[in-house]
Amino acid sequence: MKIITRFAPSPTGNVHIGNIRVAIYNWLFAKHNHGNFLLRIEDTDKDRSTDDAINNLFTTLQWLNLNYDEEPLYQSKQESKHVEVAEYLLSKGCAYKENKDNKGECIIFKMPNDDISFNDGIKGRLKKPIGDIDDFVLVRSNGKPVFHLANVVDDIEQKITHIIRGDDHIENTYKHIALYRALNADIPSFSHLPMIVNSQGKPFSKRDGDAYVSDFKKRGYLPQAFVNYLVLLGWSPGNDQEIMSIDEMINMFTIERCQSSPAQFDEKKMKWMNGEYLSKISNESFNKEAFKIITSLHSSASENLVKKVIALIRDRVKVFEDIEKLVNYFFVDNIEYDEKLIAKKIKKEGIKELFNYFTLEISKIDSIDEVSLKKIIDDYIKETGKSYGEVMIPLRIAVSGASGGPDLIGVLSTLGKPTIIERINDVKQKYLD
RNA sequence: GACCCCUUCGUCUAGUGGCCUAGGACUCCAGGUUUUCAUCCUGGCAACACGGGUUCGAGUCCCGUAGGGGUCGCCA
Repeated sequence: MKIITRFAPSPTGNVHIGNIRVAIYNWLFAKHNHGNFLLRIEDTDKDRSTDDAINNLFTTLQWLNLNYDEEPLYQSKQESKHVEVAEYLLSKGCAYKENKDNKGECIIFKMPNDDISFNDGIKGRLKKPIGDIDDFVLVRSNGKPVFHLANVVDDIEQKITHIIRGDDHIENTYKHIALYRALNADIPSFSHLPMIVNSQGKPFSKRDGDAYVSDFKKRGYLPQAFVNYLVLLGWSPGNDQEIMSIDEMINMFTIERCQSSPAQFDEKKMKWMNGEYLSKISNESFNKEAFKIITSLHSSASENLVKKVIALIRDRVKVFEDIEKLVNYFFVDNIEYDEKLIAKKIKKEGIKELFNYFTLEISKIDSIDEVSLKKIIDDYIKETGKSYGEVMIPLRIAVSGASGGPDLIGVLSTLGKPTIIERINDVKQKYLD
């Protein structure tokens, strides 16, 4: 039997990390079993479904390289089929018509007089006694089919063998199984994934603006890193391996190894993982992306300068969004100084002399290259007996405003003589006179 | 409220009755390397929710308690 899974989102907003993780697991499961992964767009709620959301869905799947087999099925196009099935159920005596709450006549499914149980791939045996689940609406009084009907009919039509979805669907599963039985269809295997929770341990809702896949894309996460992190949120291969290729994931992925308890999303770890992936991409692709970011931020910057800066920051970027802060002082005229830092490292004995010496020496040389820069600093150390830290930290703060950053000699030679002198003089004037 | 689900370091997890003095990773801290910063290396802190059983032996099985979560729509 060919294994078929599906991702069946309703396009009512941007794709959320919780949804996409479900998609990833379905995809991985299908690939692992040499099956098919189908996409079905459940757009029956016309009030809430939007084209933007559908586009966002396609963009997201494409970005993450989650390719699906066959053409996507739009549920709204299945409407007449769904109603037909409801009529069939009616004729079979499995459903009845009723005017509930005076809203007009709707078709209601009659829950059978049986206990219903199923073996969930993740939660184990789950059961409900007779009478625990109420009859439910199949077709609204306006003639539109309801989720349960549409979902089951389409799953049957698409021959879905394994349904992997969020555990908020557990209660629905009993209804769905009753429907499968009434329709005499093979019941697929169900697996219910726990949810992803936010840093407060609370469920991520679609309203959590910071959990959209598209936001992580915008901020410069790499798709492979994003998938790798997400796949580990609620699943593990059983050994200590964390960084893994898509092929390795496919090889190792099984439902049995999925966690049955909720997982907390931890951006620090995702960022670390992104850094691991980023350190492995080619200079060429890193430079291309970094160049794009910097030039869009500082449009008047010279190409040459941008390139130098990129080389300087290359290995301290964990996510592309880091670049903005990392490079700012290379491109703006006025940099800001942190008062605390100034008080701690600049307003001290000997700093003024250091600055005087440095600006004087630097003004004497023509070309400001790394060798001469290093010599100036070395000479000063020899003369005064100070440590490198005592010399380099104040200089760094004066020219960049920060206590940390790329190699100082590199920073200085990239900044250039006029800027260095100007910034040091500014600091002197502001804080040391 | 009813029904259901979940519970190992702060976080993600390994663990399927003896290999657990509970392992790995992220974070954090300390030391080393880097004459600055970052990287890197080494080390450290840190958990079986609680209470009862079952068993020669329990993180692992059973029951209960507590806490967290889900579902109870003519939404999906």
